[in-house]
Amino acid sequence: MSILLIEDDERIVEFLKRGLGEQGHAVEVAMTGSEGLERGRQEVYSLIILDVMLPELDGHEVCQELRLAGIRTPILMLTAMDGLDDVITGLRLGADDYMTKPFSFRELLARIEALLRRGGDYEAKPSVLEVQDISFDRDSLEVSRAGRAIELTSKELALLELLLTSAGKVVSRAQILETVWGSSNDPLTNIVEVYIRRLRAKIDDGSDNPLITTIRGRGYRLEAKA
Amino acid sequence: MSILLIEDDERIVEFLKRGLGEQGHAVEVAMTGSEGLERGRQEVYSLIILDVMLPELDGHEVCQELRLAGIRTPILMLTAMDGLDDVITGLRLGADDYMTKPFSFRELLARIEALLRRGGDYEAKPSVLEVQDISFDRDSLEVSRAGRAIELTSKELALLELLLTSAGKVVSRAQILETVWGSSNDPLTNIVEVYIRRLRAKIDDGSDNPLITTIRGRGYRLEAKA
DNA sequence: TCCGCTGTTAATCTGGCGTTAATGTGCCGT
DNA sequence: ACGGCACATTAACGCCAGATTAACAGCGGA
Repeated sequence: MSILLIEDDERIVEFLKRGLGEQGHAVEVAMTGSEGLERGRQEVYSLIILDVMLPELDGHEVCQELRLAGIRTPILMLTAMDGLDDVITGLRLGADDYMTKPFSFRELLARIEALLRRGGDYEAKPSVLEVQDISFDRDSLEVSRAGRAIELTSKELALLELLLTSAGKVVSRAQILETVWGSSNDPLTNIVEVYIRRLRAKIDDGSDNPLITTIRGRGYRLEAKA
Repeated sequence: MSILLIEDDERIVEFLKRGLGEQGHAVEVAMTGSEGLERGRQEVYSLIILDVMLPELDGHEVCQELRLAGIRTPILMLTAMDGLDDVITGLRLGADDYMTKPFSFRELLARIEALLRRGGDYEAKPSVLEVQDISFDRDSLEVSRAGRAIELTSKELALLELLLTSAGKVVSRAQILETVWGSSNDPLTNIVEVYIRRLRAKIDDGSDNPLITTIRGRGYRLEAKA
């Protein structure tokens, strides 16, 4: 799930980038209102976290502009004061939820989950994904194939999770980039192919039933049935 | 059964004091969040009823602080709006149940009885946590591994307790920070790593079966099974 | 006052990440 | 059928974020 974070406070940015990263989310950051607005209009995100106090263009305006541009991505506003005014204004302008700073990370996570679920991006997530003889536990982050444990890195996990949740469907390179890396800023990157390779090496190598199929010119597919 | 009621609305206070009194419960009242927190930390109650909207310190914070202080008394939250978010937040922060206002007294009683009953239940809040060959007694605060007693400091205990209660699951640095240290969102602190190290030194050093595993980029996991 | 707990700083180590580039393979038009 | 080209596979490499660890200073309690 790629998230756009529009926030100018370095500390909060660093904190959230790391914290959300550890939850498996790809986070992109915009440090000014106008930059955030531009990004939000150009790219597709699953969620936008938006600070109210911003240089250049304040959060309310960004929110309003995004909605005017037809962007319906869930927006979670961060407001410094706990005055109700901010909240009301925000909700009127099209924000979906708000949090007052300082906030608890757990609470933030809970709200993010709620918003993503509401967005219909994912239906209630089962904690363990199983396709064919492969299984992936979202809590323990353990992966196994045919009962044998497999060690995966964080990025490999994110990629596998995406493929598993869209098992049987073709996933385009662009979708993968967006979901796992959260950015399409470099069009000539090879990173997707490289990670497909690494996943295959750990999952398919030495097996007579490869799970990951290449659909030339379209993307990749994880086979749902043998 | 003594109950602590943390609520600022006079009407509700009077209503509950009388109603619960008639059921044979002793009710103590705190009208602000900070007063409630203090009482909750000092006295032992069978149940805490906690309003979310409070002066000085809001209910979520009180709840979190109480849990941080090691108080495991069942907490019933009262929330004004019926938004799911509040509920999710509350439960994540350690509340045991919630009710949305306005509520029926009958229903409140039912839930109170349920919570009190569960309070004496072992599986709800076991006082001894055991995972593999490690055991932690929440009452005596004694820890042992493979029968050998281990001396831990209070922070080490808090960290271990968190890991034990989420045994088998990956716990992110942010979650650890928030649960053990409160929400200090200082991105450059190293304290989690340091305490993981200290815990490992006392628990895993010299063992051929390390319990604490690092999941690079995601967090740490205490292994539930060998 | 001394001791132990706490959290910061900083040096070091490790392995994951993304780039590059060489090689391989299928698809297209002629 | 064949060549050319775009797309895909794979290995190798340097960088650096993230993890480990030791050392230190502040603080509070005995």
